[in-house]
Amino acid sequence: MQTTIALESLAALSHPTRLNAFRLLVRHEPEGLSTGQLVDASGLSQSTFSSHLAILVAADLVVPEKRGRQMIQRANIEALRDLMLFLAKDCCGGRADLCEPLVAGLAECC
Amino acid sequence: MQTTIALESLAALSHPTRLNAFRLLVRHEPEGLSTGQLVDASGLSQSTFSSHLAILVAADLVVPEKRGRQMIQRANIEALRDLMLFLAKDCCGGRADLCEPLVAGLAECC
DNA sequence: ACCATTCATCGGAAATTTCCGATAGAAATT
DNA sequence: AATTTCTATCGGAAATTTCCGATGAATGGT
Repeated sequence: MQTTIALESLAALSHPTRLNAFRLLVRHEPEGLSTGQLVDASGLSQSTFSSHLAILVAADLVVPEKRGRQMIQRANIEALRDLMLFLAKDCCGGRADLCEPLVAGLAECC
Repeated sequence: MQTTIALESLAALSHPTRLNAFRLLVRHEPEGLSTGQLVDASGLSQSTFSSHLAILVAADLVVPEKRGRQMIQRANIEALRDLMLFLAKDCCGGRADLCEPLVAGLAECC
């Protein structure tokens, strides 16, 4: 994963509205949620949330799909994995000792 | 890990200057680097970098330590692990199927 | 054809972030 | 004690982000 893309992903997730929306979408995999449902959950105006959503989509963390006159949004788990791998490689790059607590924690998580 | 702290960590890492500095510090574990060395690597003014560093420290991703008249900065690997666990739990929370590609990728990383 | 629904985009105000030079404080050196 | 070195903080300018209401485009229903 390129640094530029990692930065865009981190920035996309670093806002409460966007992190909440992303987590909500992960919990609703693989059906997804409509944009309107996400707007309601956000408590913000429709236009404001729409621009937040656009940032998540631009970072490829959320993938939209047309269904009738509404858009179904889905979380991109692969993009999340790529981001985590990017962060992990900061440690693992030649430093397996640093990575050990990382994998240990993740192993017991799943 | 609390959502508030996760957001602060994500925001701290979502700027190129700060992400670079953090990665540099990870690669220099466990000796760390002085603030001055980080300033030089950043190419920014001393004051500008100092405020970036303060954001990393506030997020507990970097831990400073006095040594003589300079400050040695060290990456906090535990904080990185906590952030990754936070992100992973978005998938793993009752959804082991989603987490599978995550752990698989990390296993082959380390 | 017309209207209602759903969502993206525009225009602009307010808040925040980013950057710098200048200043201040703390510690080593002379 | 005076000076140099190292880093944090202040003050302020420029850029970016965040938020909203209004408008526009596309689709489905009447």
